[in-house]
Amino acid sequence: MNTVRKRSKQRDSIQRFLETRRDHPTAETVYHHIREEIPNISLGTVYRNLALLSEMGEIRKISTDEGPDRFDPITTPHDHFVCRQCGSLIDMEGTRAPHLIKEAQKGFEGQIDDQRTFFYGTCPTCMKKDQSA
Amino acid sequence: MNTVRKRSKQRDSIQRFLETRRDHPTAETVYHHIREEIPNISLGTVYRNLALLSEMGEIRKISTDEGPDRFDPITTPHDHFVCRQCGSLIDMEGTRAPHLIKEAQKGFEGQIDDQRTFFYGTCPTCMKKDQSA
DNA sequence: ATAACAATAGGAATTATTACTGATATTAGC
DNA sequence: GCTAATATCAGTAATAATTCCTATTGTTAT
Repeated sequence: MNTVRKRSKQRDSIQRFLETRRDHPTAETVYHHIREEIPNISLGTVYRNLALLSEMGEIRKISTDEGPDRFDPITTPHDHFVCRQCGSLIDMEGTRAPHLIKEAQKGFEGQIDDQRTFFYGTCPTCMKKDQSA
Repeated sequence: MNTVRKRSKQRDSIQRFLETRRDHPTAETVYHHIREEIPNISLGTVYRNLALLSEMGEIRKISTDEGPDRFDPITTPHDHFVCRQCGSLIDMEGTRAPHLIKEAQKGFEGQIDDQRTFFYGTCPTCMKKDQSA
């Protein structure tokens, strides 16, 4: 009954590709790059494996107000910044507040497992663009 | 060139409906309810007005890892809980950490305007379901 | 080696959202 | 109140994002 998770070169390739990136690609971006290595991979396989890897805790799915879902190979807790203008997603260092979960759990009837904090605004690149315009 | 924002009964109705709800409906849910009042309203109109109201700062769009976008009539800062099992979105009271933006802004080249924190886990209702199963 | 079955490709189907178009409704200025 | 200007609308088409289906292939335990 306990299903054994078999490896596949497609999933390995997706995971390896993600690890080379610091910019949190979308499924579409992953698809286009993996196709250089495995030309006949299908977009469905990419989506399924990104979901599987998330489930397995190997990567993280990140949904923001701007654009499609993105994927992050770094699973250690950290926050993100989202640019309202260009939609870029940037890792934030040293902003994590680990006590928030414990605080929130107090008096809450459900079970809290995870916390995600996003900062929204204008990224450095768009700031420069705005100034020169 | 400065466009004048005209009122419409459709937008008013959408805003009024949202204000009666504490459960952060999806565009689809809004659509179905507004149709009872304005039977020939189109889904496109609902989407457009939800986007307009968000832009105007009257409501908030909320994207989570689970399910479609949701809309919140309360624009004062507060956090949310997302159930991984049923996707329900719950307001969290007293969890806000207002200093986070200031902290994050330190040494960050961009401009931070907003902060969103989500807690993920199992909601009270699903906890009970799991126990009885 | 081979049986068992997880994972795949490819494409169809579904869901979520945006864009377009000609008609209608709102608002500012008279 | 009337009218001109134009934002908004309904309806629909189009696009984007994601999931589902089926026959086939690949991986692993024995």
